[in-house]
Amino acid sequence: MTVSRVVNGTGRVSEATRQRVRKAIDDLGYQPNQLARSLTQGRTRTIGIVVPDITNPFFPEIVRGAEDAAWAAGYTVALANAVEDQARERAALRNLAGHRVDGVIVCSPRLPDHELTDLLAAHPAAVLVNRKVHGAPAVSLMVDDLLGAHLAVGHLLGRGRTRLALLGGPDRSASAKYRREGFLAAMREAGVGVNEALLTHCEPNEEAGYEAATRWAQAKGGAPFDGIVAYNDLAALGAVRALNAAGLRVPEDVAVVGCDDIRMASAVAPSLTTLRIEKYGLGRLAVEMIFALQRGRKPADKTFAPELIVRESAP
Amino acid sequence: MTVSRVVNGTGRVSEATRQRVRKAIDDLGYQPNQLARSLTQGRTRTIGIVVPDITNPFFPEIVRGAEDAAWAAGYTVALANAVEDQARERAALRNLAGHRVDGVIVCSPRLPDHELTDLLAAHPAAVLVNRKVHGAPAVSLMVDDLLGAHLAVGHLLGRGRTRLALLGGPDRSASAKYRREGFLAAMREAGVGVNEALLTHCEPNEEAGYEAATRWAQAKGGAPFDGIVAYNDLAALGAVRALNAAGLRVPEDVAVVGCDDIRMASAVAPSLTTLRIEKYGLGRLAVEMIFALQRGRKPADKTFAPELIVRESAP
DNA sequence: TTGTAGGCGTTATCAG
DNA sequence: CTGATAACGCCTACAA
Repeated sequence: MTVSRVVNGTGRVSEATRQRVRKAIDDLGYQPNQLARSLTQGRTRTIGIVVPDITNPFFPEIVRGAEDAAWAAGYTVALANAVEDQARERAALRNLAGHRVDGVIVCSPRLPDHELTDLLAAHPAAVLVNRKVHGAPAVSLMVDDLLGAHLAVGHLLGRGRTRLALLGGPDRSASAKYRREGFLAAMREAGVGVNEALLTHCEPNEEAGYEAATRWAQAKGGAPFDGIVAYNDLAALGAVRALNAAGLRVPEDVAVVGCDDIRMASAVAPSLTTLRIEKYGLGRLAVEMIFALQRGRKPADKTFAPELIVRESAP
Repeated sequence: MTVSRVVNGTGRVSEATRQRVRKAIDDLGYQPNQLARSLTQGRTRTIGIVVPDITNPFFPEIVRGAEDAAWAAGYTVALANAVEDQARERAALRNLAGHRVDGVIVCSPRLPDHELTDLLAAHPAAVLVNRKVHGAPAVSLMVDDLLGAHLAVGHLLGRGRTRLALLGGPDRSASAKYRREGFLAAMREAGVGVNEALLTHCEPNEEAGYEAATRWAQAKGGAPFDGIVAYNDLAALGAVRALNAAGLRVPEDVAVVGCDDIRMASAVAPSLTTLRIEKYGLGRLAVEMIFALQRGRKPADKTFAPELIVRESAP
């Protein structure tokens, strides 16, 4: 008990014994066992983060923001990659619950609503990034996908591009759904027709973007499109490469708008017009919301407004 | 006890009670407490990973490789960002020890040898990436920095570039030191003189690369250099941008070689000549070595040979 | 100021 | 086949 008091700086301990304890701790290399501590206190000071894929440059910044905020409060982060896979996402959430994390941050979950609701219920606090689940015991941090889609479509239409293609995200992604809706709404509002053949789903990576754009470019009759709105920057990059490979110039023949503003977006040629999202701040806020939930408060959902960054791919 | 036996599938339990237990588990939403389990078993099935900065694209692939391997074995990963900061690296290592992780993987540690040795001693198993510490209780996974430097320098010299600059890494980084030695050795072996003013340290990011290259480019008397060997691709990218801003063309006026072959390297313009390192496999192997250490084996250190990828920045 | 008892949730071990 | 007991390392609550 006396050691416990010295280590935690709680209660009264005479200076003499305090010294003795300190010395013993040094001599023995004693490290308090956080497991035992957690077991009695009922909290682990650990926050779980689930991401679809840490090698997607969108997520490291979120994770970094979260880790910095967690660290500042003396918390540790447990990371899980869902690998864009429902089964693994489910297992990750269960696993974290077994480890009794004090809260989970789930980025872009792919699980259906009801299942997500159940899984989150096993956690003392939960924050959803890029997903809103009605009735789920979680706070949501959203990106305004509708606005984003309107910004992208509006920009392209304003530049005289009217035959627009949508390189949508994974069909189980919520943000992919919202952005698709935004895309269609913006087109409708502008009174511009949509070519169904130019709406597609794809995984959020370069390869998938390449393949999808290649299919379009190779459709007979030349390019029936002069603009692409992509789900994320990786897919956009793949599309640009595919267009170039097919002999189409970006932006002269086809303008491309990405999303996320990953670092690569400004470094590639042509540099990518994209929607910027404040990833680091989003990660920080997610952790702060976990803390708020711990204190019994239920913070309101927050929506981040994307900002259109105009670069060479769609000037 | 019976529940324990059912959950773990150990010992003999009658089919009838097994059913009853299963049902109760479902009804109650029971989740075994891993903390308690770890406390009795003396192992957490968790592996700690410390990286300097997860937003540096070099590390997510390593982390992903490690996580995949850990996951396959039923292990969880705890991530810590050292933020290129010794104090935080130290604290992270201690923190993970407090959490009784079964092993740590420390990527590119910046702490001095003796301190690292002490810190690692507190862990049941440790793998060092990009660092060899004599006498430390850890297996090292190295990149052959000497070879890498020779490849880079050899390539540039072979193309007739002789006034080479070294954009070295952080002065506390071990690989930065090895690469610097390799650079000097390669130059010496080729009988080419080195301009001391063209050797510098910099943080492993784009901004630092930009600043360093700007200083060189603005040195009076025009460009006294026609080639740059950079610590990593981020720094190389910054250098390319700086050179362009200073009115120098890459590769015509100055050729640039990076290191790591991050995805961005092939996407930027000019695309980056660089040294490829098998990051994902390295991460996987690190975890496998932790497992080997757990079984009481001490695997030999392994060195990964970088591969020169020739692209536009130094054709 | 210091120490004792009890319990957190699990498993190893031994008894029925 | 099933259950009782003790222990893992720590902290809360209550003595001394």
